[in-house]
Amino acid sequence: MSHCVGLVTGRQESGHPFRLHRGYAFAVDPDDTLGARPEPEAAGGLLGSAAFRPVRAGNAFEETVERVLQVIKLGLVAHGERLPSERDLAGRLNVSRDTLREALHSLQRAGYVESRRGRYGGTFVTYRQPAPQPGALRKAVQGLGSGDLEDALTYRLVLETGAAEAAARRTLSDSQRSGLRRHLADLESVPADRYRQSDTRFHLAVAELTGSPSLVASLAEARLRLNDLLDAIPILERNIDHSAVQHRAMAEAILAGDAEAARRATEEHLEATAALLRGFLG
Amino acid sequence: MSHCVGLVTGRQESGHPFRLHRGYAFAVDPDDTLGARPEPEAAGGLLGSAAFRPVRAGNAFEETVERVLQVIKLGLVAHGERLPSERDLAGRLNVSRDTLREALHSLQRAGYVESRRGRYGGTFVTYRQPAPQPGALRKAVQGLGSGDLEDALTYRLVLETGAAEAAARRTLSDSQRSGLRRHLADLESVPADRYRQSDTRFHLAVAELTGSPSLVASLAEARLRLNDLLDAIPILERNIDHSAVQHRAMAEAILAGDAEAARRATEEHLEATAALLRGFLG
DNA sequence: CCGCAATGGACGTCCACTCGTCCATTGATC
DNA sequence: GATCAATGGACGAGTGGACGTCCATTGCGG
Repeated sequence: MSHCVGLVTGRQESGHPFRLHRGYAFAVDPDDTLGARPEPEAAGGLLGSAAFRPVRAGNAFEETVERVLQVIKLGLVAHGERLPSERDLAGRLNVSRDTLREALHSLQRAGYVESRRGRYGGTFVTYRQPAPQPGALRKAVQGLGSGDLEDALTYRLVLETGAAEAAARRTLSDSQRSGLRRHLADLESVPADRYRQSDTRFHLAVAELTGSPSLVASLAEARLRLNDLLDAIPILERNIDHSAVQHRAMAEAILAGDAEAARRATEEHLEATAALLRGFLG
Repeated sequence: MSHCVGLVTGRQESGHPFRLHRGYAFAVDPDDTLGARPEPEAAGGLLGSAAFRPVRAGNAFEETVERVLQVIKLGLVAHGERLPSERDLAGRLNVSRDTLREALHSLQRAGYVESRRGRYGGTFVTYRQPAPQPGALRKAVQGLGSGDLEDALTYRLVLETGAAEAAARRTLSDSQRSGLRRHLADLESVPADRYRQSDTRFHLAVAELTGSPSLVASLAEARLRLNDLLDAIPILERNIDHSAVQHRAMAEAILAGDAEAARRATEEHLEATAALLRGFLG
């Protein structure tokens, strides 16, 4: 797939409903006190698909392309910046260097990165976030199942509000405090075409303050799943102004250690986006 | 682990885009003086390790063993119950049947499962949760880094409270409501040696009510990471009674649609466990 | 100017994993 | 008792990915 770089919209849960015809049951418990246990077919439903979800989403190459692409699209490594060296990056991603190189070549062909040899060389990001096309949003939203959208929105809401609250509860070091302020300032001064990147960095910075790597990783993943949608939303001055107020409220609540306020501010902040996206579902 | 402080010269609008002296964008800096501008070291620190986290944790065999073992230890498929057929399960986990079989054989040798051939045969769980050994908890906790424990506890708190709140906000169907009540009743009647399983099922059932598969999956993962620790905690009557009150409060708040109360009840519920585990860190 | 060090580039080898296919076993059903 | 469908069991061929090693390029340091 030469154009593997397209939006591989993440997980495609193959929803196998369990076939429950007759004796087939996950409940062949001899001492089963019929009915006492809530779900003899314990592993059915959502629970089953979560428990037995795929061990790996695709082949190493695809997943590697996806990962690097996401980092680029999230703006974690922005235009002109350099990715870690192939050896380093391959180690971090836990894939062979060959596989990583294939992925990078693929991204290079697609125009996302560029490699230069020699010491102080490396692989540099050439991608710039394109201006959103009219109609792109509707298409992007409809490309997702409505279930997927709700899933992503719920997931994100839980993680973001939880992160904000947890961050507010921590006692922050001076450098952490000033770091957060700097992110906030950056958010308020960045040109519109880089707004989304700064926004992402701000939110991830909040998650980082919790000190929980798992939380950061999950939040990054949640954002990634909405990223294509968010990219399709035209950045309006009004939205930015509106967001700015909320971002400030979040930051101040976190710095003040007011968990409740941090949660509320975050929730309001996300609600606007969520409402907008849901509007394209009808 | 290397942290990084990129020395990429700020934002370049044009001309000589990237001038990087020893422009390693991903250097090593444990303290990560986030002091600098938010951008250059964008992918450093937690953020970098989250963004470039391993694409795959290990080989397919290991991950498969791990996955199935977790399902068993969580009690999602309890003693005497049957796992999905090899063909089915391999498909769900997205590994070859051979790999799955190897994993199952490995589990069989370890005494977790048992396979029977023929129609209506299958692979059955033979594992029973052992009674906790005195001193096991301290060892288990210390086996984890203190950072790991905090990470897991924070992650779990965020997900569980968020799930409870989100569940309370949904309008639930009759079957969902009665399902939750059944879980609650089960929790209050189950013998002590099955308490943890019922507890897990109850909490996952709450997550299921949110309708967000991602949330269920993450919560399952979060619980898994604490599972060995929880297993090492002796189940005391007093704890069960205490938990029962909180479980009931959670369920009632969710059924009543009271998001705030659901969150609070969940938080209190988890706090007890968290405090206990933290006590073993000194 | 030279040499060094760190980078991307390339290749041969080996093994884990997959895929397809067939066999062996079992118990419900007729 | 015979049949049949679904299950675990096994094997050979094909391949994707990992590993080690080497080469080519580049710019900084001496």
